[in-house]
Amino acid sequence: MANIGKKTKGKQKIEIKMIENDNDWLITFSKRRSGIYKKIGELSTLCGNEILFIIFSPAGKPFTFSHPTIESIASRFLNGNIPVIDDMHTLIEVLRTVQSQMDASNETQKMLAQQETPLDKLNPRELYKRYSYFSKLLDLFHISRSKKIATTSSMLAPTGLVEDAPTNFPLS
Amino acid sequence: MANIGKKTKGKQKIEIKMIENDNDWLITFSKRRSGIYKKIGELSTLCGNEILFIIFSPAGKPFTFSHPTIESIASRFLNGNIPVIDDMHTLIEVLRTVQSQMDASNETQKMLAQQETPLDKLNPRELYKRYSYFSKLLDLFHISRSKKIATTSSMLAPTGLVEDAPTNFPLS
DNA sequence: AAGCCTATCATTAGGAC
DNA sequence: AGTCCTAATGATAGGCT
Repeated sequence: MANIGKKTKGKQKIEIKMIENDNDWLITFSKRRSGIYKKIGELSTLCGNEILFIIFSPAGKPFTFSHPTIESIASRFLNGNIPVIDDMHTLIEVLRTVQSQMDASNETQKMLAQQETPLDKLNPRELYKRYSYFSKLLDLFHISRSKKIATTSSMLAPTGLVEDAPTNFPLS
Repeated sequence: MANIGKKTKGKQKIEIKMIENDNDWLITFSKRRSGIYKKIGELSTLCGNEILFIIFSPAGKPFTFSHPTIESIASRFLNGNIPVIDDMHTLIEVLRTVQSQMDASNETQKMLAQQETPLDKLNPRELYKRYSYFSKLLDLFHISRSKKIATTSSMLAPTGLVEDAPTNFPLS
């Protein structure tokens, strides 16, 4: 007779702080991530926006969700509509900026700091070498390792765990 | 006497489809974008994730929101935790993949298609030329043109319109 | 771990400022 | 373009399978 009436407790108010319990953590992560995917899809449809959403697990594994496909968003960058970086000067500016923004304790910056030659004096081969550090950013768009889930949405994990990644996102 | 009772209509059910009315469009875009920012911030706090959210207006202007700062996320890429692209072979693979993913009607692809030389046979200078197309993607991380709004959140527009961009995001 | 259930909390459409 | 209001829809915590 203790539990007459209500079948469940229903949604309870929770405090927004780090969830310590591993089981609760995973459930919350999964449920809320799905909720955000849904909201992104709705906003994209309602307002015609292109949206890219990237979430990193604490271990550093990135999950990407986009609406419409990540390919079309990458393509927007590759085709224009965005100020183009198409000359050496601008590229150098980008490299210098990233360099200056990096944390002082950052190992990469230390490495770059040892090199005194101004960036714009480097030959292409040397520039390529520098570029290789920066290229890690491109992993975001490492499409070759991803699996396209649907025409209008995609969810990617770049380390091969994508095989059974569900999309959880019924789009019309 | 026609409108006794209810003061407002309250939230009405709407169909998820493109909003044609300009005024409604802006209101919905603004409200729902804020809602998504809030949800992203909550998920990040609850689960300790790093999150990057990029939304493009139909005109192509990108707005970025991240939790924590976009700098820390970029730094994660620059420091490791993610498989590193640090050799020419991997870079070539990325370029080839992007090339193959591009839309067949895409002007950039046409340009690349005219070039028969296999990518891995190119010298560094030639490779750099190809890379310059791809580098447009890096504009996403064009940190120098952005303005940091707060310690734990940032909202950026790369074209200088960031000056009065509100953050709308009360984080504790 | 993916999915259902349901009571409750959270978001938001429509309107006014 | 933000903010308040209200009522209604929508999201989800906790539980179960």
